[in-house]
Amino acid sequence: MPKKFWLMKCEPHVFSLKDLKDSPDSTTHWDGVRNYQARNFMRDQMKTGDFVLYYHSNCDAPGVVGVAEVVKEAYPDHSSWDQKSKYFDPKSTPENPRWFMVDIKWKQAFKRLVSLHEMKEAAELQNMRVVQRGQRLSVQPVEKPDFDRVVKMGMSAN
DNA sequence: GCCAACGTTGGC
DNA sequence: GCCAACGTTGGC
Repeated sequence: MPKKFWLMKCEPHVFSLKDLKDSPDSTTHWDGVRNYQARNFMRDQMKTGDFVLYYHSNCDAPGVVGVAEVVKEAYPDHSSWDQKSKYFDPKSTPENPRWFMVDIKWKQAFKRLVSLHEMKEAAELQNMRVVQRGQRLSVQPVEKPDFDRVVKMGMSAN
């Protein structure tokens, strides 16, 4: 099974790439996904060893800031049956979980932000979902050439 | 804070 | 199963 590539969004004031790096073992469980399409990608297609573009959304400078790696494949998101969690969903139970999460680990921080604006300007990145109008999926697949290019941009001087 | 785009809910 | 109402996302 070849390695796959993803883009995952998070608001940096909720959980930034640095927060991931500073977590125990630089690893976290990606809880709180409450969208079926995003869930299906995580549950059905994400495999250990897949790479993730870490994207900061809903902030002053939206864009990709680094790379993470999937270190644990999908398992039930226990926050969905925790009544105290803001992600609580009464329709999800331990016996019949509705929502799933994966674990990801910090891999690399870019030297610089690869901004959404810059990706929209880049002719060769136009098939990335994140640059397309109205695309709100918080977990989305990325083609390898696009992944490689974004990493190259992030690790270059400008 | 605005609002376009999109997903979900629920009445019928 | 349709679709209006509502909620959320996320760029700007």
